[in-house]
Amino acid sequence: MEHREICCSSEQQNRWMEIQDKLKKRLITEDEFTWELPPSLPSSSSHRELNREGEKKQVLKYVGGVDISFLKEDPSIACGTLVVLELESLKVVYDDFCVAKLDIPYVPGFLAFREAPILLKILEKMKKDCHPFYPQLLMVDGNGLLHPRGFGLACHLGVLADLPTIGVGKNLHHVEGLNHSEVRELLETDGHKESIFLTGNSGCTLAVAMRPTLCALKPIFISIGHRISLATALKIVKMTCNYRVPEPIRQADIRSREYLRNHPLVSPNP
DNA sequence: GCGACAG
DNA sequence: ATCTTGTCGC
Repeated sequence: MEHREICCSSEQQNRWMEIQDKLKKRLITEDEFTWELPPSLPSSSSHRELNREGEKKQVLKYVGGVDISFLKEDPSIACGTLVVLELESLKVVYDDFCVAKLDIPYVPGFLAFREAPILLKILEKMKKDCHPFYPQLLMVDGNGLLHPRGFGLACHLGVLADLPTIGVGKNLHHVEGLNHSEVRELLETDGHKESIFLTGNSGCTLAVAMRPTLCALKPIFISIGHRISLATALKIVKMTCNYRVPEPIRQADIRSREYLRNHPLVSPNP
């Protein structure tokens, strides 16, 4: 076979952009889910909303997190990981893994084409089994709306899995003029702020930069994935932050690495 | 033209 | 993403 550009040619990127534009038409950027947030204060009286059938709405209980780790010896070997945590206790109640060879490289702005397929596979397996802990919400290691075309991995996964998703970035993706020094200045205005809204050149609010713990100087970047508002996403992230990285993503990250350590030399799916 | 660029 | 030592603090 000749040495042709198969992975990240401009033609490939154009095709990827068309897919992103097409999927983006299905994106929902406001709260649209069947559950509700748990009461912030343990209130004695329950005033939960009723759904159309006059029943109590379900409360958000099972929060998923996804991440992928790679084999240092062969960076094309990936371990996709899904964890589900019980929101109240932040304990892991489910995890699953999938080791595979990824042929698509990481290209900034097109992370989903590399990582979404393996993650969708793990999600679909759990859904097919009608597992009782199937997540009501998914936190994604990567951005959502904070993306050159407003459709990062969290949006991509949310639309394809039809799940509410929140994007959590550990580094800033420089889009719409946003840059690290600007974020740092904003956070340090008026003493030190816990979080700030990030607005791009277009005037749209794209994300929130927040420091979940007092000691962490470096912020995380929260953006909308699918079927959720930024305000709600922020509340949920705050509920799950034992450390700088929210627990669902942190656990997915930890367990993903651990899985690769403990399962050496297994031949991945061809 | 040059640099920047989630994971 | 991954490679890496020590170091500071509870």
